[in-house]
Amino acid sequence: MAPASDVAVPEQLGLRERKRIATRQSILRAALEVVRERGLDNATVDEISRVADISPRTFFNYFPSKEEAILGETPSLAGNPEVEWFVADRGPILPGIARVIIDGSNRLLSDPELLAERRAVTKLYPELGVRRMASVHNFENELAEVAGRRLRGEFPEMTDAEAADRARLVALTSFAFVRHAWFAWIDHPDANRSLGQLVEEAFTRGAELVASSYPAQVG
Amino acid sequence: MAPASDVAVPEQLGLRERKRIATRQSILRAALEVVRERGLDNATVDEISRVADISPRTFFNYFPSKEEAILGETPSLAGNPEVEWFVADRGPILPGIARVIIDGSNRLLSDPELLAERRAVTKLYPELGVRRMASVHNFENELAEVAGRRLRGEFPEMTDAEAADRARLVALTSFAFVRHAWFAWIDHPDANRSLGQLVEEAFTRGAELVASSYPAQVG
DNA sequence: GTGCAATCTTGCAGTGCGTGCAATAAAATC
DNA sequence: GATTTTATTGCACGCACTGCAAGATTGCAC
Repeated sequence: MAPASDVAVPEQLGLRERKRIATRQSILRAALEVVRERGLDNATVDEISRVADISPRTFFNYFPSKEEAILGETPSLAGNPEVEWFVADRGPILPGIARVIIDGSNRLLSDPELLAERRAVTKLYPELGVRRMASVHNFENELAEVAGRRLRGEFPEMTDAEAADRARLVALTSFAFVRHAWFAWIDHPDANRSLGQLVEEAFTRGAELVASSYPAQVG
Repeated sequence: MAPASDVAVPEQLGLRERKRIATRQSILRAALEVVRERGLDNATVDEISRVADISPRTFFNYFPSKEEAILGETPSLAGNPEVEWFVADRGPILPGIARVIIDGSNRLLSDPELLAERRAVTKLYPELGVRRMASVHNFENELAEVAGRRLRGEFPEMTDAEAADRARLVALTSFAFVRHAWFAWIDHPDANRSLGQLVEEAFTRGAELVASSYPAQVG
């Protein structure tokens, strides 16, 4: 029995690949549907698999955990073309990294319908967002790695430890602003402002906050 | 059979309470011991319970999860006297909240031996730190709540939504700096610098970073 | 110290996530 | 159409964690 035959899938890709994409999509939809209609507590892998019309074992061939299926793939910097620009750039580092992130977040459009539903679900079950932190931690490491590469290029006199330390500060600070944008996005489903714009705002507002607390002490 | 009869416990507390404390301590030690000697993968609840000389079921009477036993209780602002000062204070908000956190972290001394071992274990198994993020998320919420109270007092003209939004920005930013301090503490077991001092440093270095990226734009 | 109430410990049975493995089914390749 | 590659599935595990009820301990009053 072909799972999720109602899902539109690009042609020209070979039956196997098309089915894989369809199945994946089917699981993603099933996961959200089950959470929405039966609540997070009843959203077991068995139940999601039943709705997606696959075996529970197959579920784990597609997603490493239940959360991933509900919340979708973890954001990543991989394949982001802005990254190399950022590493070579010599402008202020925080706005630079903001640009990388904004670029990535705009690329995240995938399926607006799923996205909207995920937002609703995350708002309804905040623990999902918390659990997600764990997976998003990889993203934080990517940020740190990229920032480290840039810092070592920009300041060759820095020791590796210094660069790594500062890179982490950059990554953590940026990540905090991204999280602020994310929360704002969850809380106010304002179609007028994209996640990218919210990230932009978060960086400038964060900077204002810090500046108002620690007046001008540039080294 | 009395579990962990080798653990020193304050007198004058009633047998029941003394035993409870001893058992708790015994589990905390057993958890670290098992992780240290058999590795995180083999650190099952059953094994920890065996070493602590209690039943696996009792384990969960003391700790809600394995992580809590390994990493110890989650930090909290509850009962921190600095909090009320902070809420009433009208100085720069970030240094204020830094002070609250530093005060709390200094209070965290509990058992230096366990602390040192936890640091080693966390360094050896970074996934523990990641998992911990979930529990520490409560701390973040406490920060936001406290910051919200202060902001509503300081700026009565703010709407609740504005105050909550800004409070979250404060909490997330502060939390980022705390995490930086935490990572530094894990990485460099430098007895000369306490966690409190590292937090202090993280805040000023974070402020410098932001200032260097967003030159003077105080509102 | 005896008896009663409160509290702790424990075993048991059960739920759910996640994994390795090997058999089967289906698609790709020739 | 036969062969190779890859996907699906069932099965058997291990492990975290929970509710429940029985039994053991402790606290307390007298």
